[in-house]
Amino acid sequence: MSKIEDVPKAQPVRSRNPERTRAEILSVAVTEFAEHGFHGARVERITKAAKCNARMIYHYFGGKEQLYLAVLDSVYAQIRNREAQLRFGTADPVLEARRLVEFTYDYFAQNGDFLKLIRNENLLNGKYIKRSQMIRDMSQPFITAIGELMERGHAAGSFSRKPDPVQLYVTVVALSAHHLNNAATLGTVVGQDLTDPAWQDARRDHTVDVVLSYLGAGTQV
Amino acid sequence: MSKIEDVPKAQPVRSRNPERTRAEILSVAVTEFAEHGFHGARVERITKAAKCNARMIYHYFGGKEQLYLAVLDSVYAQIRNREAQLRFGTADPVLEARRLVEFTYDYFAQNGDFLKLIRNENLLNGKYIKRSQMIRDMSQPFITAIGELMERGHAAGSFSRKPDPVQLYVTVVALSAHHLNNAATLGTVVGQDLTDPAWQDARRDHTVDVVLSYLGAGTQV
DNA sequence: GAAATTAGTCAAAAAAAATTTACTTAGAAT
DNA sequence: ATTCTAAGTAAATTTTTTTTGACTAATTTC
Repeated sequence: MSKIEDVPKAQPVRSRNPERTRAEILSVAVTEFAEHGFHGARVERITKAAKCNARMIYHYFGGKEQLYLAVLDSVYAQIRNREAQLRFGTADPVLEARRLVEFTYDYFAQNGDFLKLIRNENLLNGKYIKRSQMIRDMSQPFITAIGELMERGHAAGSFSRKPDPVQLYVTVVALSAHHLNNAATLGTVVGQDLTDPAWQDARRDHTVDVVLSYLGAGTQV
Repeated sequence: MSKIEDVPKAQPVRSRNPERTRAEILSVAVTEFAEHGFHGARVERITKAAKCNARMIYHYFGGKEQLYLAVLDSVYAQIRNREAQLRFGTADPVLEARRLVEFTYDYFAQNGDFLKLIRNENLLNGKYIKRSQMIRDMSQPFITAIGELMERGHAAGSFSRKPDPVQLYVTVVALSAHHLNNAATLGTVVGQDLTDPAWQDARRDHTVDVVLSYLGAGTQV
């Protein structure tokens, strides 16, 4: 009679596909790190969601830390590419300023993982972003473009002020992001559901109003 | 000859003091949870900083989770108490609005742990804040007071708008908090040190300008 | 001043996570 | 067709972190 140990286990026999597996791990990791932060993220959850073996994370990325770094690079590359498409041309400066605000607001609203990853990276005091020269370089052009828009709008008399581009950028980002970053606590505190689409639409209008009225651009009546 | 085991260990013999020990653990835990978030916080680091034994955390609080909850309650209670002192009286509405902005900005700037804890709590999707009825109740009065100020300022002709108090509150908080919450990533991206006191002073002026000009209150020339 | 209580110590156990070892085999390369 | 590389699996093992059990003694209470 044959021994039990001789019977080979019925293995699922997964077909091989390096690109797919690597991409799947990265994509799942974006969500896991966004949702739980670096320390809260679990290697095991990633493998389950990516339907692969934990060994693969070490095979493709080297470890949890390196995987996190890959995630960070990937989401920053994505937003900077989108920003680069948004050229402030020669149209009415007020309209261009409105585009700037609406683009930023909408990108954050539609790409939830981005802000969540940033939030966690700041919890870690920027430990990993500081290592990425790429992220640093990619961001300069956008600030510069805002500066030029401010100059032009002021020179043309469309804006009554000419604010520091960095301050304006921080303000646009703050108004577009804070309610998303803090939906849970702010929502509890003010007794409203900040994740409600209607609420967010109202927030969008308000954000545009605040920025344009600050620029002295006189919004719609 | 006497056996080595018979020699009693030289024990440091710490004097007892329940209040002090409990308060010390809580105070140290505020910093630890603020700095590392719930998952990043280490029980061991807390005990070292509080110069006590890990057993004491379980003795006084029950566990890591309950300690975190105690921390959250404590920092919210503190800010709400400060807000309550800030009564918007009958003075010029523009001045009162300025006080509102400056109070919020300064509180965040001076109480770094508060925003850091909030940031982490939002990472956890408000898991713990939702359990605290106290925090919910304490926050309503401040929003109400802002609403009254908006009414009064508009009626008196000091403000050209009468914004939704919640939107205005979120805006003031966003402008005061975002650069602190995201100092690491924003600083890297814009190539400036947002923790620099001079930078933060400029930010304070900018924040006041943005809010007052939005209210149509006409700032200093 | 004896008994009861509980603050505090020590060291180990339990639990939770990350990482690695050892092996198998699909598919590319020759 | 055969060989070789690396994609993939399974099962420990190591490492890290939280939690508990058993004991000691300082202070309070009666």
